[in-house]
Amino acid sequence: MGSSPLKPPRGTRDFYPEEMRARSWLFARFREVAHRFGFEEVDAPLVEHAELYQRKAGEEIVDQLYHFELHDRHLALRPEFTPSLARMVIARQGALRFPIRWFSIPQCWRYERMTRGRRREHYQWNMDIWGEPSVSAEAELLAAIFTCADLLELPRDALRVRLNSRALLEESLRGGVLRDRPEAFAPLCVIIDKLDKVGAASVQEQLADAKGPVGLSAGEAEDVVALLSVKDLDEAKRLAPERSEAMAELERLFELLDHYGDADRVAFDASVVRGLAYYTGVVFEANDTAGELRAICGGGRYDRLAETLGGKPVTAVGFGFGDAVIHELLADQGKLPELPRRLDAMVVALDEGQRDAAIALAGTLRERGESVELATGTPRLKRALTDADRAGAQRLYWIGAEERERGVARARDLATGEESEHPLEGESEHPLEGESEHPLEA
RNA sequence: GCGUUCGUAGCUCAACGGGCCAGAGUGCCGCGUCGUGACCGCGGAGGACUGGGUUCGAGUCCCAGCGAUCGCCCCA
Repeated sequence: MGSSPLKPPRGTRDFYPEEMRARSWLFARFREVAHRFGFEEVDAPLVEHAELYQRKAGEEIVDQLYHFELHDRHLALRPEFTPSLARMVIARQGALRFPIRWFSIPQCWRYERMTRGRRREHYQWNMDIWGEPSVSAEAELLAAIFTCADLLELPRDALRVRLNSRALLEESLRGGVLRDRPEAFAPLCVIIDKLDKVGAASVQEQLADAKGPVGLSAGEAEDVVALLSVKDLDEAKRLAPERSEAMAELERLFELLDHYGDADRVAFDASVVRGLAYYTGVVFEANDTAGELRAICGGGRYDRLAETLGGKPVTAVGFGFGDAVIHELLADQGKLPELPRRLDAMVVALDEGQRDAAIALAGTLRERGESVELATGTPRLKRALTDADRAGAQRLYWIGAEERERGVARARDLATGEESEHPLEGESEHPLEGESEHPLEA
């Protein structure tokens, strides 16, 4: 017994007009922020070669790949957008003028079991800057996230970013535990990303697992976990190596955030490392301040992904911002707007003989850029008024035999009930241009 | 992957400890004079997740599948 083909597959959503309006509303805000920050929109195939995602650091995102074999090809639905983006950048590496700033809102997939608010598919707004090595890029991205929060009218304290630097962690470990095994750093990060989920003891155990990818001594594992509890930049500085480059960058980033006016919305937190293997530098995530929801967005610097995938080295930094968690937060905060259907006008022919005039009228209104539903049937006036009302139309124009004879359409303002007559084009010496209430768009 | 609870009209929910026409609100359609919507009144259509089992008889009990839910777990 399979699942009914009439139901959407597990973990997927249908978007009826109501939901689609909410989604479009959210995406419009994403696009508005991207526009304000000068980012260009890109997209890539939903299906990629599975090999694009095959990294060996034990990431969940790779374990949960939605993949399949077809005609000897091993394909996967994209679980995230960054590898596709890297592929696109690499393909035109010689021709692109860096730095480039690109955004996208891809639908991403992962094949995993369901729990509350977790589906197998989501849309993830991505903003990335390629070819800018300095933390001025991180600052732009973080400012964009806050601009989005503001544009969504979230209270200023509703969303907080916690931020860290993998480079700082790597510097601290380079002298010791990772001296001979730098390749163990990525899996180490993947393991410690689980700290607040599985607890310190479990993380230590995994780090010290002799058969695991990291294989620290018990003492080293304990030291690493101790480092993660630092939540203060000054304390981190005391623990950091002297003349730490990563620390200097972090300090610079906080300075820049202060100039953006966003320093109060960001806090250092050494336990933030993110679960993706390719991050190399600054990493961050945004959460609701109440701490009730999962991460709203996350990102960081991934300066070596291009070369890992076979391109020339290019630095990069970006974030992903999913549609699900922010939706929950907006709902909790009462910030999801009512989004009824809207039409400027509905036009009806009361009998089939008036359709030509109705088509002409609708055409004129549409040329002005108005949103016009031309009724495809010939409803009775009563029905037409109800339909226009339900459709959120501002006005209903109707043409019946009476109107046709006089060369006019009758119009009713649905809100005020005011009625007026409008000459039909080609049937009167006074075409529609005489109207003043619907000026042409500039 | 494991465990919880659950699956009744499009939606939100009732009732019945197996048996007579399974109800309500909302939504949808129609009518309230055939050319004037929203409010109101009246009427109508529409349902037991799927499959199997037990039984004289099952929406109600049992099993499986599918789906949801909460928790574990985990990520975005």
